[in-house]
Amino acid sequence: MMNMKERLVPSFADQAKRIIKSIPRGKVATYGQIAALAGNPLGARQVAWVLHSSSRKDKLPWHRVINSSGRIALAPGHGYETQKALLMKEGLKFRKGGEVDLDRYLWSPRRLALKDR
DNA sequence: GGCGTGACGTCAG
DNA sequence: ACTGACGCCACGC
Repeated sequence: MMNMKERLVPSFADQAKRIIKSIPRGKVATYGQIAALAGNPLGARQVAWVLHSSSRKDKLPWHRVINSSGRIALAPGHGYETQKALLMKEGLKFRKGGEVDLDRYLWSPRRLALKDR
């Protein structure tokens, strides 16, 4: 039977996943940035929910998502170390305080930036 | 259809 | 720089 799961418009979660998958190696995106690109500028927490519930299942590059101050959101002992290691493996450098330089590593999606022309 | 969950963002102090 | 308070809301039960 028709199991009408399809939507006319992709769900926020689907958008967010697609965006996260397009973050290139060596770059990072913030929760708020992803939320805005997915159509909800105030949806940063929903992005966190998406990662929490789907990063494993959908093989998302979850480690490339950090908070707006350039810091890793996960707590030590709950993924912080793993995430930091993965980012360092991609060439990112951390300051003493544990943050990365967003001016340098923040991803700027070309495609959406040139949207209508 | 209400409610808890959540890896956030921002601002005041 | 750090902390607490508050706003935000999609999603799965």
